[in-house]
Amino acid sequence: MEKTGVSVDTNELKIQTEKIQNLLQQIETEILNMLGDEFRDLNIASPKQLKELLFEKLKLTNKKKGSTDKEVLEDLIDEHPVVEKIIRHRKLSKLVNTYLVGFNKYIKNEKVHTKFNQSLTATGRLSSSDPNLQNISIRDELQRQVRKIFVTSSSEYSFMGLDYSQIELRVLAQMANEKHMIEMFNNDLDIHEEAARKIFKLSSSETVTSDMRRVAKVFNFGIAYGLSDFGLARDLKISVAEAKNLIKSYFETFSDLKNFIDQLILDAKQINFARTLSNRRRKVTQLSDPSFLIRSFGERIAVNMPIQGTAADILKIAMINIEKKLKANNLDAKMVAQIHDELILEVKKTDLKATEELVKSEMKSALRDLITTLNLNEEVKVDLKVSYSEAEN
DNA sequence: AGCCCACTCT
DNA sequence: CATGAGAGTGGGCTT
Repeated sequence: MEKTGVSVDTNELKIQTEKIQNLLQQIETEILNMLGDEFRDLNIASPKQLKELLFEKLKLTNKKKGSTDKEVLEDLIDEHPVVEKIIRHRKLSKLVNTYLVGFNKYIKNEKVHTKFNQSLTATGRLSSSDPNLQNISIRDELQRQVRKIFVTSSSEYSFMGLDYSQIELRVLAQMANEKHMIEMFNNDLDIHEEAARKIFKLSSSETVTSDMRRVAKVFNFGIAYGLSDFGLARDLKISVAEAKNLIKSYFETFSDLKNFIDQLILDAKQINFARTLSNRRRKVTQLSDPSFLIRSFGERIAVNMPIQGTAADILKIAMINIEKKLKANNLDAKMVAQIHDELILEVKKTDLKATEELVKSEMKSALRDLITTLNLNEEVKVDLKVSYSEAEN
């Protein structure tokens, strides 16, 4: 993947750079005009100066000891019209500096060749640097446009993206042997909706509201991170008491999950390591620390590392098998990037269909292959699901 | 050079 | 070190 690289449309890069730079310039002028002459030397990119402006000069509400991060600013939008513009300025300057101008230094012969660091993360994931191709913007429509600068090497090729759906939650269901969750996955149900149905104790005829589904989704994501009542309350903007009740209800619903998580922490305490299904290990030293905060952090590591790490192991197995089979089948297709639960390949258009089937099949069977290759005493309980997409950039 | 803060992704 | 996990980069600022 490093050697193959990804082609860059340098003309598109130039056009987008100029466009965003103009927008940025415009907002900067608006901000300075709004504030008047006293602030003509203000550097909006300086958190220190911004803190002084917002909390000392403009006397806005200072709730998080001077922090000016997005969350704080969003709470202050109604207090002063400049706040909204500062948020926009931040977004655009990140976009232009990191994802547009920042790329130029990595382009060699119209391509970027990222590094995929293979022995760096604590869990077994890869990381990507110089440039990082695993954190290219996608959420916001304007920001996701930067993805257009990455193109195939000729019009005879397409990109193919294959994503595991809910890989970490499926891994958790597998490892915990959580019967309700396994059943939902294996019947291809909407996991957030079904979780909501159970948390809020609805009958099969009652409708899950979008609010209920949103709450369940936060749970399903947070559970692999060792979510706390405190964090959940903050996320959902509810009281800690309400959060406590929802957590209780969630674990009553998925009782095997609770047992499994407790067991992970006990195991880690005994051997001072957290480990994946395939026995990749991470030393955990915080579990007997006298500080509650540090101990809690150790517990979250003990829970998250086996889940995140097993998911990473599964994709690695898939990648090894895909590489072999693409060659064996003489397909004109190359992996170009891995983004934790997703592979991107550049594929000759005439080989698209065959490659899709091959890659999908290898990704789906990777858990089974991991178990049999390593002779693990484990059976496959949960199906893996893979979604597919195709594009010119 | 190195830390901090802010932003980006799964 | 830290009040859900794992990462990387850029600008400001201090040393």
